[in-house]
Amino acid sequence: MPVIALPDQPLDETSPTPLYFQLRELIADAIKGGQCGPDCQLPSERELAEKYGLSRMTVRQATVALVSDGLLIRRRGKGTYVAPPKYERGLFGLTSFSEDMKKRGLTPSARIISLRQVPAPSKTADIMGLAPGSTLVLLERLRLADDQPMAYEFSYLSFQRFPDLTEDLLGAGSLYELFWARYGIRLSHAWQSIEAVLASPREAKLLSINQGAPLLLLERTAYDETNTVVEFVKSLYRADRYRFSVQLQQNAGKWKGDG
Amino acid sequence: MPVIALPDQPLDETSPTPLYFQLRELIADAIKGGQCGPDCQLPSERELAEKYGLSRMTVRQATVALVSDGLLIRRRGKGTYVAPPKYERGLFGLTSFSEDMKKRGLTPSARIISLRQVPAPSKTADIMGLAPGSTLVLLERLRLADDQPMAYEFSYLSFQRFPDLTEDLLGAGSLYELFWARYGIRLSHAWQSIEAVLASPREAKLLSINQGAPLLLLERTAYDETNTVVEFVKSLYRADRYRFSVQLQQNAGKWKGDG
DNA sequence: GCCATCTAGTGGTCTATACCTCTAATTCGA
DNA sequence: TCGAATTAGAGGTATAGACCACTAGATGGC
Repeated sequence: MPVIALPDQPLDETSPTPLYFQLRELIADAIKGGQCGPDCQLPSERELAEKYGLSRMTVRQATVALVSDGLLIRRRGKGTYVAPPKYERGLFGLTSFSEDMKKRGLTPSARIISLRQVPAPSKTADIMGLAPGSTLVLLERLRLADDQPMAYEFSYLSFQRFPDLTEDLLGAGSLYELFWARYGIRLSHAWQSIEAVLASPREAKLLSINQGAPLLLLERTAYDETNTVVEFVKSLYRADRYRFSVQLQQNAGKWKGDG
Repeated sequence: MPVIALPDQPLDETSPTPLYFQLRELIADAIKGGQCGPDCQLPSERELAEKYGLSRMTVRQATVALVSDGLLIRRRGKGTYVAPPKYERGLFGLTSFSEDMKKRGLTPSARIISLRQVPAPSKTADIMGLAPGSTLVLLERLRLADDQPMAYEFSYLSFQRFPDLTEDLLGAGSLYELFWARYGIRLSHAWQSIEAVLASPREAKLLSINQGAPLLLLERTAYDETNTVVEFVKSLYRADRYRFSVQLQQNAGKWKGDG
């Protein structure tokens, strides 16, 4: 039962950032650093208070927040521990196809069907908060899992924001990774709806299924931190290979799940 | 800008329930009571502390928790207010068909197809944590919205737990309301999966659609506070009338959504 | 050898106080 | 009359100390 290692440097008393918040980041970084896995123990509140010259209440303000973030677990009479990476927690929320497949133990890849500029359909323009007829980038891809067709995907992106997207840039990789690596965009939240539809002849052919086979239609509108729409995606998933799961909570409508 | 009214009776100092928790429930009940809508102001922390004979820190412990529950909003320099009922929040999580339809502006009802005892299929017994062959209550219902078929639903319940379920008890009402009213059971969380399937002849006839039409298959396993399975439900929703939506969050995998 | 008791250390609750920043209304001067 | 300064009151941060309930290991009696 190892104890997690925290930096010895004192906190910055002069910073406008509150002390409890500094400590919170410190601990969060140490956990995410991963040198100390689940069930790893945190120094006791009294030890932390002495180490950083804080009162115990201030230390608690940091650790309590981390507990509600799901990074720590408290056990009365025993101590505070790094939370185990629960299956339903943390990892997800807003995941890309690539992440999703990896979590399912499958190897994701993609075949680009087309990448071109299109005038925004009125419904799409409305969703993306653009003027009707604005130029959009339409990325049409076949998503594969273990080299078998899994989904047929249409991604609409603002041309103004992504004027230089090329097939080379995309490769077979994750669009979300590209957002971050090339454009510095981090997605913060999304709205997603799920419907059941039947495969058209074209969809059936691409997905290697029969015409009229059931498909899950996922529509996702993803936002960045400034609440601007980054992409609007329509994905058609093969129902025989894909199932969407969520965990529902009674309390405050907080959900934990996976797509 | 009215101020929310709180009971004048003092908290129970002798109770094993912590004072901050008592205050928290008090405020939560007052908000849920609904006599005071959004943007209604809470008495200041100092006022609450004096009113209930608490220190301000204890009052904060209650209000801070309510903020993270989404019931309150704090505005520095101004005050603490009842949170607006955000569309994506609170209302849901684990909702019954009846609640779900009401939120969509539809009137829910139900037609009982059958209510009988069956031996548990092995998969179902496994899911419900019972011995294979245990007796289950199978409730088969057609769910209507505005008197039009919306879903075809199979609910499996433990016979041991619900030995006296009758059609009269059920009426056309909500099963979840019955759980609470008659058995004192409150659901706490559930695991739900969503697939796309095609309508069989029987399903098509009951739902008034064509054979082979697309359906959303929702499977839900609902648990009570003791982590015991209360029910296992399979619902077939008409894809032309029903769409499932969720809001995804990047952060800690906390989801907010609606089915 | 076994079981009850003790004890050190943990998180859980609570108090009383202090000073900070922020907001908005009031006051006061030009 | 208008704008700047004051001020009251809100939440935000932080302290030091107290006692409680719980856990688990150590102690001690039988």
